[in-house]
Amino acid sequence: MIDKACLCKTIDPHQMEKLVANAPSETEAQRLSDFFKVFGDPTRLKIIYYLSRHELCVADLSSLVGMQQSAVSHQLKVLRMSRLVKTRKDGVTIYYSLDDHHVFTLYELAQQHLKEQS
Amino acid sequence: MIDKACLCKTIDPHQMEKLVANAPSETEAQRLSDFFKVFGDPTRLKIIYYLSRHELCVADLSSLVGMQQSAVSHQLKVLRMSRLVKTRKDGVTIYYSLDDHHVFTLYELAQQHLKEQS
DNA sequence: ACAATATATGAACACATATTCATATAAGGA
DNA sequence: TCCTTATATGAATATGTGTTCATATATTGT
Repeated sequence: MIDKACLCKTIDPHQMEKLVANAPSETEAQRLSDFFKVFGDPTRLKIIYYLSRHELCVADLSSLVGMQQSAVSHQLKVLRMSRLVKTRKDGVTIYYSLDDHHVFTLYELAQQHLKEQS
Repeated sequence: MIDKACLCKTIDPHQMEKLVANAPSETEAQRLSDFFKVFGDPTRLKIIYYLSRHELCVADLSSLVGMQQSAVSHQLKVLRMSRLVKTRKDGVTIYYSLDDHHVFTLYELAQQHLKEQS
């Protein structure tokens, strides 16, 4: 793998070894990208925003993001599976809230990034 | 929009107004998700990792991530268009490097997140 | 001018993803 | 028990995305 590199003159073989040694493994890269993928949809981002401010039931989220209940349910499943949200049941109503302190940090970092480059 | 909400008893109309007022607009949500989408691919993440350590030419990146030169070029275009990388030309060789201080921060935050929940 | 090399690009294809519609499940009240 | 309401789920569909193959562009050396 390394031997095929064009050896760009700006990097020596020893540095190259180090790069490869610390590189994310295939599964690690897959996991990381799967995590980011969750944030890569406007509807989910809106849901994340709302949940970052207040726990909400599905029906409320549905009207807030302006999308059918079914669509929101499907997206909440994605958020649940990536453990970004948690649920609380009260009778027939299910309240969702954020279940991770990193989530909103990431959201804000990205926001800041976009602000800076505009 | 708000009036259709089921008024979940845990949130009053006044709070609801505030939520909506501060919510990301349609275009803002779109921009944010587009940004995150860039990170949502293992190949691009690997490229980002390598570039976070050292500037590299396309051929090196190609062999490092174990993917055809064409595929890497296509992904580099995505990274260029989202202004995450910059280029330096030396003859016929083009060196890529990261062009944003937020990028690796995001990468590391996500890494930390995955570590914590495992 | 020509050959060789590095990178970029367009078309094609396979695969993933978001939404909708219809319907299932589950809980509460009459 | 039956009806109503909140949420979840499966199938279908349309759209988006990543990779490959073939080829174009551009630069250097002969």
